[in-house]
Amino acid sequence: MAGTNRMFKAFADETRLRILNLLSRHKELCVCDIQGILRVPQPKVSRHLAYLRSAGLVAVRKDGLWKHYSLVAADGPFHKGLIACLRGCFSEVDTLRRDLEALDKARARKSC
Amino acid sequence: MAGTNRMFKAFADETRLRILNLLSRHKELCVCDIQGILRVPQPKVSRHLAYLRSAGLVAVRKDGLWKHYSLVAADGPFHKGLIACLRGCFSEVDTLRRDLEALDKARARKSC
DNA sequence: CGGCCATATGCGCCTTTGCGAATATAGTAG
DNA sequence: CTACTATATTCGCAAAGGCGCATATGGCCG
Repeated sequence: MAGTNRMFKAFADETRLRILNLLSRHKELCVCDIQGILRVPQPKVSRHLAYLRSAGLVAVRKDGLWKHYSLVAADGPFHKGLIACLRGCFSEVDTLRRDLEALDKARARKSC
Repeated sequence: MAGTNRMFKAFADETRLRILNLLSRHKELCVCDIQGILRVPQPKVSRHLAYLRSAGLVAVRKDGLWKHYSLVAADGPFHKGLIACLRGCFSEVDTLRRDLEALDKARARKSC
Protein backbone atom coordinates (compact mmCIF):
# COMPACT_ATOMS: atom_id res chain seq x y z
CA MET A 1 0.00 0.00 0.00
CA ALA A 2 2.83 2.32 0.91
CA GLY A 3 3.78 3.53 -2.57
CA THR A 4 0.31 4.46 -3.70
CA ASN A 5 -0.48 6.20 -0.47
CA ARG A 6 2.72 8.18 -0.53
CA MET A 7 2.00 9.41 -4.03
CA PHE A 8 -1.48 10.57 -3.08
CA LYS A 9 -0.06 12.32 -0.04
CA ALA A 10 2.47 14.00 -2.30
CA PHE A 11 -0.38 15.51 -4.30
CA ALA A 12 -2.27 16.54 -1.18
CA ASP A 13 -0.30 19.67 -0.46
CA GLU A 14 -0.68 22.95 -2.28
CA THR A 15 3.01 23.74 -2.58
CA ARG A 16 3.86 20.29 -3.89
CA LEU A 17 0.99 20.40 -6.34
CA ARG A 18 2.26 23.73 -7.62
CA ILE A 19 5.74 22.30 -8.08
CA LEU A 20 4.43 19.24 -9.91
CA ASN A 21 2.35 21.52 -12.07
CA LEU A 22 5.41 23.51 -13.11
CA LEU A 23 7.40 20.36 -13.83
CA SER A 24 4.59 19.00 -15.95
CA ARG A 25 4.95 21.99 -18.24
CA HIS A 26 8.69 22.58 -18.25
CA LYS A 27 10.85 19.47 -18.43
CA GLU A 28 13.55 20.56 -16.00
CA LEU A 29 13.68 23.24 -13.33
CA CYS A 30 16.21 24.11 -10.68
CA VAL A 31 15.30 25.09 -7.14
CA CYS A 32 15.86 28.78 -7.63
CA ASP A 33 13.57 28.79 -10.70
CA ILE A 34 10.76 27.26 -8.67
CA GLN A 35 11.45 29.55 -5.76
CA GLY A 36 11.24 32.60 -8.01
CA ILE A 37 8.05 31.53 -9.76
CA LEU A 38 6.11 30.36 -6.71
CA ARG A 39 7.46 33.12 -4.49
CA VAL A 40 8.09 30.84 -1.54
CA PRO A 41 11.17 30.55 0.69
CA GLN A 42 13.96 28.35 -0.62
CA PRO A 43 14.04 25.83 2.27
CA LYS A 44 10.36 25.22 1.69
CA VAL A 45 10.96 24.38 -1.95
CA SER A 46 13.86 22.09 -1.08
CA ARG A 47 11.89 20.23 1.55
CA HIS A 48 8.96 19.61 -0.72
CA LEU A 49 11.23 18.51 -3.52
CA ALA A 50 12.81 16.01 -1.14
CA TYR A 51 9.33 14.74 -0.34
CA LEU A 52 8.47 14.38 -4.02
CA ARG A 53 11.72 12.58 -4.64
CA SER A 54 11.09 10.11 -1.84
CA ALA A 55 7.65 9.49 -3.28
CA GLY A 56 9.23 8.55 -6.59
CA LEU A 57 7.65 11.42 -8.47
CA VAL A 58 10.64 13.55 -9.40
CA ALA A 59 14.29 12.95 -10.23
CA VAL A 60 17.36 15.15 -9.84
CA ARG A 61 20.23 15.86 -12.17
CA LYS A 62 23.24 17.54 -10.69
CA ASP A 63 24.92 20.19 -12.78
CA GLY A 64 27.72 21.84 -10.84
CA LEU A 65 26.16 24.11 -8.32
CA TRP A 66 22.61 23.55 -9.56
CA LYS A 67 20.20 20.67 -9.27
CA HIS A 68 17.66 20.23 -11.99
CA TYR A 69 14.41 18.53 -11.08
CA SER A 70 12.11 16.76 -13.47
CA LEU A 71 9.10 14.48 -13.38
CA VAL A 72 9.87 10.78 -13.34
CA ALA A 73 8.32 8.96 -16.31
CA ALA A 74 5.09 7.38 -15.09
CA ASP A 75 5.29 3.61 -15.10
CA GLY A 76 2.01 2.03 -13.97
CA PRO A 77 -1.55 3.00 -14.91
CA PHE A 78 -1.99 4.50 -11.47
CA HIS A 79 1.06 6.75 -11.73
CA LYS A 80 0.08 7.71 -15.26
CA GLY A 81 -3.41 8.53 -14.10
CA LEU A 82 -2.17 10.77 -11.33
CA ILE A 83 0.04 12.72 -13.69
CA ALA A 84 -2.91 13.10 -16.03
CA CYS A 85 -4.82 14.62 -13.12
CA LEU A 86 -2.32 17.46 -13.12
CA ARG A 87 -3.73 18.64 -16.42
CA GLY A 88 -7.22 18.60 -15.01
CA CYS A 89 -5.98 20.51 -12.00
CA PHE A 90 -4.33 23.38 -13.73
CA SER A 91 -7.38 23.91 -15.91
CA GLU A 92 -9.56 24.20 -12.81
CA VAL A 93 -7.35 25.90 -10.26
CA ASP A 94 -6.48 29.56 -10.71
CA THR A 95 -3.26 29.42 -8.72
CA LEU A 96 -1.88 26.71 -10.96
CA ARG A 97 -2.80 28.53 -14.14
CA ARG A 98 -1.17 31.69 -12.87
CA ASP A 99 1.96 29.72 -11.97
CA LEU A 100 2.22 28.47 -15.52
CA GLU A 101 1.91 32.00 -16.84
CA ALA A 102 4.67 33.10 -14.49
CA LEU A 103 6.74 30.17 -15.67
CA ASP A 104 6.34 31.18 -19.30
CA LYS A 105 7.27 34.74 -18.48
CA ALA A 106 10.35 33.61 -16.56
CA ARG A 107 11.33 31.38 -19.43
CA ALA A 108 11.00 34.28 -21.85
CA ARG A 109 13.46 36.44 -19.95
CA LYS A 110 15.74 33.44 -19.49
CA SER A 111 16.13 31.01 -16.60
CA CYS A 112 18.19 30.82 -13.43
CA MET B 1 -7.49 25.69 -4.32
CA ALA B 2 -9.51 24.23 -1.45
CA GLY B 3 -11.65 21.76 -3.40
CA THR B 4 -8.86 20.14 -5.33
CA ASN B 5 -6.69 19.83 -2.29
CA ARG B 6 -9.45 18.31 -0.21
CA MET B 7 -10.07 15.65 -2.84
CA PHE B 8 -6.42 14.70 -2.97
CA LYS B 9 -6.32 14.53 0.82
CA ALA B 10 -9.37 12.30 0.71
CA PHE B 11 -7.43 9.82 -1.42
CA ALA B 12 -4.35 10.05 0.80
CA ASP B 13 -5.57 7.70 3.50
CA GLU B 14 -5.65 3.95 3.26
CA THR B 15 -9.07 3.45 4.81
CA ARG B 16 -10.68 6.10 2.63
CA LEU B 17 -9.04 4.69 -0.45
CA ARG B 18 -10.40 1.26 0.42
CA ILE B 19 -13.89 2.69 0.84
CA LEU B 20 -13.71 4.55 -2.47
CA ASN B 21 -12.47 1.38 -4.10
CA LEU B 22 -15.49 -0.57 -2.85
CA LEU B 23 -17.87 2.15 -3.98
CA SER B 24 -16.30 2.22 -7.41
CA ARG B 25 -17.29 -1.40 -7.87
CA HIS B 26 -20.64 -1.59 -6.12
CA LYS B 27 -22.96 1.34 -6.71
CA GLU B 28 -24.34 1.61 -3.19
CA LEU B 29 -23.14 0.36 0.16
CA CYS B 30 -24.30 0.94 3.71
CA VAL B 31 -21.95 1.48 6.63
CA CYS B 32 -22.33 -2.02 8.01
CA ASP B 33 -21.46 -3.53 4.62
CA ILE B 34 -18.24 -1.57 4.49
CA GLN B 35 -17.50 -2.34 8.09
CA GLY B 36 -17.91 -6.04 7.47
CA ILE B 37 -15.80 -6.12 4.32
CA LEU B 38 -12.93 -3.97 5.51
CA ARG B 39 -13.01 -5.38 9.05
CA VAL B 40 -12.62 -2.01 10.72
CA PRO B 41 -14.55 -0.52 13.66
CA GLN B 42 -17.81 1.18 12.78
CA PRO B 43 -16.94 4.68 14.08
CA LYS B 44 -13.89 4.63 11.88
CA VAL B 45 -15.99 3.90 8.81
CA SER B 46 -18.48 6.61 9.70
CA ARG B 47 -15.83 9.22 10.26
CA HIS B 48 -14.12 8.54 6.98
CA LEU B 49 -17.41 8.54 5.14
CA ALA B 50 -18.12 11.95 6.64
CA TYR B 51 -14.76 13.10 5.35
CA LEU B 52 -15.48 11.80 1.88
CA ARG B 53 -18.87 13.46 1.92
CA SER B 54 -17.39 16.81 2.90
CA ALA B 55 -14.89 16.43 0.07
CA GLY B 56 -17.77 16.03 -2.39
CA LEU B 57 -16.81 12.50 -3.32
CA VAL B 58 -19.71 10.48 -1.96
CA ALA B 59 -23.42 10.99 -1.42
CA VAL B 60 -25.84 9.49 1.07
CA ARG B 61 -29.34 8.10 0.62
CA LYS B 62 -31.34 7.51 3.74
CA ASP B 63 -33.44 4.39 3.86
CA GLY B 64 -35.07 3.99 7.22
CA LEU B 65 -32.42 2.83 9.61
CA TRP B 66 -29.73 2.51 6.97
CA LYS B 67 -27.68 5.00 5.02
CA HIS B 68 -26.51 4.02 1.60
CA TYR B 69 -23.35 5.63 0.30
CA SER B 70 -22.37 6.00 -3.33
CA LEU B 71 -19.81 7.82 -5.43
CA VAL B 72 -20.87 11.23 -6.66
CA ALA B 73 -20.82 11.46 -10.45
CA ALA B 74 -17.54 13.12 -11.43
CA ASP B 75 -18.06 16.53 -12.98
CA GLY B 76 -14.76 18.11 -14.03
CA PRO B 77 -11.79 16.50 -15.80
CA PHE B 78 -9.88 16.57 -12.55
CA HIS B 79 -12.55 14.72 -10.58
CA LYS B 80 -12.99 12.26 -13.43
CA GLY B 81 -9.25 11.69 -13.54
CA LEU B 82 -9.06 10.95 -9.85
CA ILE B 83 -11.84 8.40 -10.07
CA ALA B 84 -10.05 6.80 -12.98
CA CYS B 85 -7.01 6.49 -10.73
CA LEU B 86 -9.03 4.17 -8.53
CA ARG B 87 -8.95 1.57 -11.27
CA GLY B 88 -5.19 1.86 -11.54
CA CYS B 89 -4.95 1.54 -7.78
CA PHE B 90 -6.88 -1.64 -7.33
CA SER B 91 -4.91 -3.31 -10.09
CA GLU B 92 -1.67 -2.46 -8.31
CA VAL B 93 -2.51 -2.72 -4.63
CA ASP B 94 -3.14 -6.11 -3.11
CA THR B 95 -5.28 -4.85 -0.26
CA LEU B 96 -7.69 -3.24 -2.66
CA ARG B 97 -7.96 -6.28 -4.85
CA ARG B 98 -8.64 -8.46 -1.84
CA ASP B 99 -11.29 -6.01 -0.69
CA LEU B 100 -13.08 -6.35 -4.00
CA GLU B 101 -13.00 -10.12 -3.70
CA ALA B 102 -14.46 -9.86 -0.21
CA LEU B 103 -17.10 -7.52 -1.58
CA ASP B 104 -18.10 -10.01 -4.26
CA LYS B 105 -18.29 -12.78 -1.72
CA ALA B 106 -20.42 -10.67 0.61
CA ARG B 107 -22.67 -9.76 -2.27
CA ALA B 108 -23.09 -13.43 -3.15
CA ARG B 109 -24.39 -14.33 0.29
CA LYS B 110 -26.54 -11.21 0.32
CA SER B 111 -25.96 -7.76 1.80
CA CYS B 112 -26.55 -6.09 5.16
C1' DC C 1 -43.59 3.42 26.59
C1' DG C 2 -38.81 0.68 26.53
C1' DG C 3 -35.38 -1.68 24.12
C1' DC C 4 -32.79 -2.48 20.05
C1' DC C 5 -30.65 -1.40 15.82
C1' DA C 6 -27.56 1.34 12.42
C1' DT C 7 -25.07 5.28 12.34
C1' DA C 8 -22.81 9.58 14.06
C1' DT C 9 -20.13 12.33 17.15
C1' DG C 10 -17.31 13.97 21.27
C1' DC C 11 -13.19 13.34 23.78
C1' DG C 12 -8.37 12.64 24.88
C1' DC C 13 -4.18 10.87 23.07
C1' DC C 14 -0.60 10.34 19.97
C1' DT C 15 1.68 10.79 15.42
C1' DT C 16 2.40 13.27 11.38
C1' DT C 17 3.06 17.27 8.81
C1' DG C 18 4.22 21.93 7.54
C1' DC C 19 6.47 26.04 8.79
C1' DG C 20 10.18 29.84 9.62
C1' DA C 21 14.56 30.72 11.10
C1' DA C 22 19.01 29.48 11.45
C1' DT C 23 22.67 26.69 10.04
C1' DA C 24 25.13 23.15 7.26
C1' DT C 25 26.96 21.36 2.89
C1' DA C 26 29.06 21.63 -1.37
C1' DG C 27 30.61 23.57 -5.50
C1' DT C 28 32.60 27.86 -7.81
C1' DA C 29 35.32 31.86 -8.38
C1' DG C 30 38.88 35.08 -7.23
C1' DC D 1 42.56 30.21 1.43
C1' DT D 2 38.26 33.23 1.42
C1' DA D 3 34.02 34.67 -0.22
C1' DC D 4 30.02 33.66 -2.48
C1' DT D 5 26.39 30.85 -4.50
C1' DA D 6 22.77 27.15 -4.75
C1' DT D 7 20.78 23.79 -2.21
C1' DA D 8 19.86 20.84 1.93
C1' DT D 9 19.02 19.97 6.68
C1' DT D 10 18.15 20.69 11.68
C1' DC D 11 15.31 22.50 15.33
C1' DG D 12 11.36 23.88 17.94
C1' DC D 13 6.75 24.68 17.43
C1' DA D 14 1.96 24.76 16.11
C1' DA D 15 -1.71 22.71 13.63
C1' DA D 16 -3.95 18.79 11.51
C1' DG D 17 -5.15 14.11 11.28
C1' DG D 18 -6.19 9.41 12.75
C1' DC D 19 -7.39 6.38 16.42
C1' DG D 20 -10.11 3.85 20.19
C1' DC D 21 -13.47 4.29 23.33
C1' DA D 22 -17.51 5.86 25.04
C1' DT D 23 -21.67 8.04 24.19
C1' DA D 24 -25.31 10.35 21.45
C1' DT D 25 -28.81 10.41 17.78
C1' DG D 26 -32.59 8.76 15.42
C1' DG D 27 -35.57 5.36 13.54
C1' DC D 28 -37.83 0.64 14.14
C1' DC D 29 -40.52 -2.85 16.74
C1' DG D 30 -42.91 -5.10 20.49
